[in-house]
Amino acid sequence: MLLVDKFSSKPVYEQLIEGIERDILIGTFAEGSQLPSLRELSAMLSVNPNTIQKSYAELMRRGIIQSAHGSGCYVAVGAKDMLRRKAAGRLGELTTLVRELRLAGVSAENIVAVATEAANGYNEHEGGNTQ
Amino acid sequence: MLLVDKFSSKPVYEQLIEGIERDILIGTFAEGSQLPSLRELSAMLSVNPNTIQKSYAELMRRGIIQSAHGSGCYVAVGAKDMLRRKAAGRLGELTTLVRELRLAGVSAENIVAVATEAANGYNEHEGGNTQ
DNA sequence: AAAAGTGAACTATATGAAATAGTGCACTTA
DNA sequence: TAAGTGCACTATTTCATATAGTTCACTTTT
Repeated sequence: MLLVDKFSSKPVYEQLIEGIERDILIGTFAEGSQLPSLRELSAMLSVNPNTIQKSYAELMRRGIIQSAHGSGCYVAVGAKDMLRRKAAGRLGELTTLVRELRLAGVSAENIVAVATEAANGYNEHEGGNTQ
Repeated sequence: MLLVDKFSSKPVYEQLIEGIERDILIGTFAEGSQLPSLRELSAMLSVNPNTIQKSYAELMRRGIIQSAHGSGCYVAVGAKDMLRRKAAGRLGELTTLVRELRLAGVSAENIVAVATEAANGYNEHEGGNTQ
């Protein structure tokens, strides 16, 4: 579900981008399907239409969605693959985070345990905390 | 080494906080030792003294450093442990990131492999403090 | 005692990002 | 034709960030 946290330090338009990309990945927004219109989403989330448009424009720039003037905005074919490839590149973030944790004294065993559980048990929505 | 990226999206005062905390963790700033003075660090980094002070004030609020009026600012005793405990709490970030990667189609095996390599590729600087 | 250095508290100002508000236009669909 | 769509504007407000400069009380050094 697309939600916006007004008090987040992250700008609303960024939250929208991430939320839409996530909904595309999990299938809430199927490829080729139409996204909510600017005015509709604006009303749904109580966010200014210009802010919605800023998010849509960025998603279009990235090739995630396509706009048809007068018709609406649609999830681009291939968007899912694009997002997956982008995520694969985020493995570097994983390396960075793990190194920071190691630097702070968290044991390698602990880190690997947490990562393994999160990787294998991602279907369950609440995970245990392995100390 | 304490550095500041003027063009980073992260505010300078936040970069300073993270940099100082990191230097405390790796031992560049030992517990009880004196930090550079406001004016000295200001000159070193070409950053306004007020910005330096903002960082120092936040670090003092967190209990990481202590200030002695007229004398200087010093790394608090126990700062290292405090930072380590804080880092241990960041294991939740690891879980979040791993789940996002899984969601995006990265295999569990790949994730665990990267995490394991990053975790073991770093030598412990100190005795194992597993929190 | 004097000088220099220290943290700290002010005020003022400038800048940029973010968000809102409102209007208008070209286009498509029903 | 009417309604809905994306899109391009302008203007304004708000807030965080950063800089600039001053002053004061304190400590340390000389």
